[in-house]
Amino acid sequence: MRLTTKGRYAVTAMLDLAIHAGKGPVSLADISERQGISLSYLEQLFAKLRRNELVRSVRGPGGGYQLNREQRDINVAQVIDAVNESVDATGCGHTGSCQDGSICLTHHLWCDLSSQIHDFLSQITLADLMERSDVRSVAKRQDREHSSAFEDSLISAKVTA
Amino acid sequence: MRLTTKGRYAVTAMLDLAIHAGKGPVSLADISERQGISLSYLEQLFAKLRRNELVRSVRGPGGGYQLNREQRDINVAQVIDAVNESVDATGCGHTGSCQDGSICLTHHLWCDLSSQIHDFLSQITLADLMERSDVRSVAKRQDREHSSAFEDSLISAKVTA
DNA sequence: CTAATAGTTGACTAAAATAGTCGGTTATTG
DNA sequence: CAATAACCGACTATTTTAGTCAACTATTAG
Ligand code: FES
Ligand code: FES
Repeated sequence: MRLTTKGRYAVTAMLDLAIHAGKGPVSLADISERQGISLSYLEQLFAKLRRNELVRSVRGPGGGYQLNREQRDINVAQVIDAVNESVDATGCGHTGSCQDGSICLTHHLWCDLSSQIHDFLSQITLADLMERSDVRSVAKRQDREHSSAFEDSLISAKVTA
Repeated sequence: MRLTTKGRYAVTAMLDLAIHAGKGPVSLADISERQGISLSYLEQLFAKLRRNELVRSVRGPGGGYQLNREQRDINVAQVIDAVNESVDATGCGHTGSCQDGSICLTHHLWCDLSSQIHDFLSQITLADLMERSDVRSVAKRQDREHSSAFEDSLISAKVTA
């Protein structure tokens, strides 16, 4: 089983998408800046998220990504699965064959653990996360921090006008 | 968070130790053969298990390892922690600082997940595992498969006698 | 005593996964 | 048409895993 920055980035990015929805598509450049994730890396992750139909894309200027389902209908396990291919704690992929074809001594333990984790994560939706006070306050801070860039773009727009 | 063969091996080996306790110390060579784990790798893992006082060692012929506590008092989380240094799903080690010093959007989620996993694994002791029917049947199979070596040693003992 | 056993230690290594980067292409819109 | 932003494939540095190897130390059976 592996849960590294890859899965964490994916969930964070999806949550950012959920938070900033409603005002049209969100570009990866925005997510990159707000969440401090490399743009090129985000592109890789979103390719997988799109293949798993968790997001849809809009190309061209003003484009970006949008959630492909209701926030209530996307849970954390789905997001991690999409980029990580499975949250599996067994060494055999549930086939029961990690000791040269036979089942090992601890196979069932890892199966139990896997479903424990999966149950927990699949219970939590993006909508749930958005309601949490800790998430809201962090999101608020991030918007404040990067509003300067937003203002800059407004100013430069004025200047060129 | 990482749960790979390292942690799985450690738990498997500790369970093997528990199963074959009572007849004196168990050598790593025996565990290696029964569980199909490299002897040299086991040595590395048991160095850590010993440093964490989960096992004690007996040197010399007839030596090996023994559990350093009651089977009821050793749980799976302790074993994994000993070799893996923490079952932590956060990217910041619970310090809340993975976005250049500040807390990230999903920090609390990973904290919750970490304690979920830890609670689950720390609830399961070696004694619990030994009572499980699936563990008992796999152990029985392994003893059968490797009884030939055991018989061989009996025979050679008879011959030399 | 001595030879065999089995733990102890440290350094080293091959292979895999992670966490990216880079350069270019394609579709869209103002 | 030019800017934007998604799309795609290949490439790379770093880290971790999973292991090997060689040498050393303590213990005990004979
Ligand atoms: S983990 Fe499934 S057989 Fe070992
Ligand atoms: S996981 Fe703790 S701050 Fe990001």
